[in-house]
Amino acid sequence: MNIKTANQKQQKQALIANTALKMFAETNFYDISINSIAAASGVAKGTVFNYFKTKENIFMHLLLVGYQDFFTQTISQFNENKITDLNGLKDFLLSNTEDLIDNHLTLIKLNVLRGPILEGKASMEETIQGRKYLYQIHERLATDIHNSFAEISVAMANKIFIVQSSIVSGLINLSDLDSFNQQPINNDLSDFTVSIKDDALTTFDCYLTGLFLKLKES
Amino acid sequence: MNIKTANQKQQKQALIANTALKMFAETNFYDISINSIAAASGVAKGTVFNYFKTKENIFMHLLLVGYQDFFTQTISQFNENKITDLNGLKDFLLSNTEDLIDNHLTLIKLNVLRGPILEGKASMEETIQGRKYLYQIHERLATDIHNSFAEISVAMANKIFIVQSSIVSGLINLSDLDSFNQQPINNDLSDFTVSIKDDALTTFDCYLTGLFLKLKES
Amino acid sequence: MNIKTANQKQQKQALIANTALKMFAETNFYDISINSIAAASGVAKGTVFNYFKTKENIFMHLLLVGYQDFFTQTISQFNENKITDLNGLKDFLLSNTEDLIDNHLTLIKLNVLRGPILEGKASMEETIQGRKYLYQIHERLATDIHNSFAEISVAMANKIFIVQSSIVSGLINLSDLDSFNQQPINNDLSDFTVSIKDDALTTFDCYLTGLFLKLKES
Amino acid sequence: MNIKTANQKQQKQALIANTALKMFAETNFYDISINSIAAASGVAKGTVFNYFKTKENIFMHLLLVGYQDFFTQTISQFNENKITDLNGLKDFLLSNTEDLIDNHLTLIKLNVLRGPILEGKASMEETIQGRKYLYQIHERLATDIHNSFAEISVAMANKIFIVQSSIVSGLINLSDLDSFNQQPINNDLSDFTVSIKDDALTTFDCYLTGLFLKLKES
DNA sequence: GATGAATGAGGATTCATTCAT
DNA sequence: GATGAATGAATCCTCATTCAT
Repeated sequence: MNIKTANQKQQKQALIANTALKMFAETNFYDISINSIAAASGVAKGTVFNYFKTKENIFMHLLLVGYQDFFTQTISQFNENKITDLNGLKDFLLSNTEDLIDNHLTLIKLNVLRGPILEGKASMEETIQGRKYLYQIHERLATDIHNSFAEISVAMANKIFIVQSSIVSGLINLSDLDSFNQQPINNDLSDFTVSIKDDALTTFDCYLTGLFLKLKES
Repeated sequence: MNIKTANQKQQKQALIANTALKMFAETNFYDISINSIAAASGVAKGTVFNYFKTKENIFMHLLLVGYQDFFTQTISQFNENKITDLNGLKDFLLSNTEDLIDNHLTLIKLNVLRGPILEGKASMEETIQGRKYLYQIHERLATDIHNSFAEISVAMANKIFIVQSSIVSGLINLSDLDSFNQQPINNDLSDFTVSIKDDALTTFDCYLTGLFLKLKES
Repeated sequence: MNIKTANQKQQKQALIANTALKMFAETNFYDISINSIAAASGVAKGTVFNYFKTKENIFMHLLLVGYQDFFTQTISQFNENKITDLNGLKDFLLSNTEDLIDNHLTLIKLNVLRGPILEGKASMEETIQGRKYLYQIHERLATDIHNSFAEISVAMANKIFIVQSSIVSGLINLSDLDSFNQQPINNDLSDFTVSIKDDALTTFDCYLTGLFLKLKES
Repeated sequence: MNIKTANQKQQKQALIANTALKMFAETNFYDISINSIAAASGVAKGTVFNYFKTKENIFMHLLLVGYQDFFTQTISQFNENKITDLNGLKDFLLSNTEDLIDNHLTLIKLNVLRGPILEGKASMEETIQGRKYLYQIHERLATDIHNSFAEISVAMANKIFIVQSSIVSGLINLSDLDSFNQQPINNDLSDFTVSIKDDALTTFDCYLTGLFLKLKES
């Protein structure tokens, strides 16, 4: 049969997108060619363009769907956990951050591309639609938190996750200061060695501590 | 005179580099061509290559020299200020961050390029030399802080500035979530509006508050 | 049809390669641009690179395939001719040389590029594979000669053809001594006028005469 | 004193030219830049152009002067040797060839450039003048040989040296068939291993044997 | 829907040559 | 005569995208 069901279509699209995601984990956007994505996916170059109008659309899609999934999962986990105090919330947010770093680091890296690179050539209509859906999920997560913690406004809850991503994203950019092109610089540079996970958790912890302190004081 | 003094040569190099920096404030690295840098600098394409071996070297140079200048200036300001308590230190660091954002934002944006893009083609020798010099300055700043605040180790002082850059860098990546390609999305997205300066200062403030709190507790 | 058969692909590859070969008959390697090859072939620049990874690969391909064809044809001709004595062999080799000069002169000229220019950028794997195949053919020709003339070892037969190419190649390099950039120098320079064909045949004839004489003596 | 004597000028010209010659012994013409010649000579780039109008002129100069010297020396050696018979002449020519290979191989390599590369951009006037002078020397050598061996015409004597260069030049082009870009190919390729000196001497020997045999027969 | 051949704009980089000092 | 900064033409090669089959 030549007419694929919607499901089959989605599967091939997902195959291509996930291949691109894996490649992006190890390679720079500009060093990933449509050719290599097609080859690694086991499809023809033209097929890639059947599923994504442009190269940028692939990565915009990954960014949107990835974050949608991540926050959907975060909502579930938050609601399962029946957290009652701010300390519990902080623990939850830190463990959520650990999950983000362990399992969705490329998602964070995609953020760097979004504004300066992807938006220039990604489909505006699709992107905005995807982004609105993402914001709905994000807003729902924030609302759930607000419903459990009246002192945390929805806006503040949203901002907490923006800061979460920012810290991880920023530390990625500042990592590898003690090496050049993967080759370690011989000097002792322990003061400039960034461990993304340790440093992100510590930084986010301090941030939340300070934030909740101010909350109580006001 | 065709035999330029070292100073004259440095001036022309600075002219080219600064032109590139201005362009980078508004344009993506891959959308800046050597051609356009040359044209904007008012020199021939070949002249650019007389001063920088590769395109990547231009931006690596900007990154290193920019940070060297920023931290040198920070050292002066710190020592002028005769800060005596942690609150004063926090104020100093926040005002320093404001300066960073107001006057050196492209510097932070350059960090994104460093690992994945610049190091692949920048001169390793020059870069490592420049980086070692930068680390010396950084370390000196950290030491000066440690000398004034015994409870802040040199390592911690260094880390504070890494976190400072990370937060600003990360928020840049997360900014403009309420628009697409500079065009605002019509919905009300105030919860997803990032003000780099406000959010960076708030985030860094909370972080420092939490950090200094832990410091006192321990 | 957009899925070309292997044969169709070979034809287009041959079209590009043969265009390059014709250009090389009249122009120096460095004055032949990919642009001009594409234009002369009636295809786009990118198409040339679809068939050959580098400019050097085009000419390496021509060299290998050209010699493979020439020696394959030489084998056929040798076996058709039922040569019985050394004089007959000499006549055969001289007539073979005439054919080489009349119909495959650019092949000889390509030898100059091989070591110093082509090998630096041509695909090593493809080249070695092509060269091994060429050597097999060459060896087969030498073996056939040895089978007819026990006194001529396989090694010697191989060397005869290397000398054949060398003499023609060398005389090409020494030709046009009586002109400058195709413009004749007015003096009488008949002593320095090289006729590639006449001189190559005479030289090869003398060489073979001397070689076979030594053969009989030993 | 700012006005250099003719001798001083010649010395600097010779310095630049000889540096270029040494570089050409190991590097392809197109991989030798004026910049590198200037640097290796210890002079400025502009100075090179004070002594040679174009890059091609440098190598044309080397070719002409090199051959002038070689044949001048050959004349002396011939006249010192008082050769009386053809066997003695053959020995002289072979020993002369050995000298050519051992001490002037780059001269032979320059021949390859002459027609296709140098003449296009070398000064015609200078070249023709240099070439006429070279032909006079060449002719004198041929005449001296003819005066000792009446059966060898001046034209034939001239041709012998053209063939000498051709054989060496051709074998250079055919050498290194058993390696790729200086890396040996692992197969046993002894039949395709060219020893420039051995093979050139053998080939030239056979050629002379055959030539002198025909001479006697006629 | 899948394919992959063809396209050609675009970019980094090289280098001989000029010429003001 | 020496210098070396400036020039810009020229070249190879990449790669997203199109589209006929």
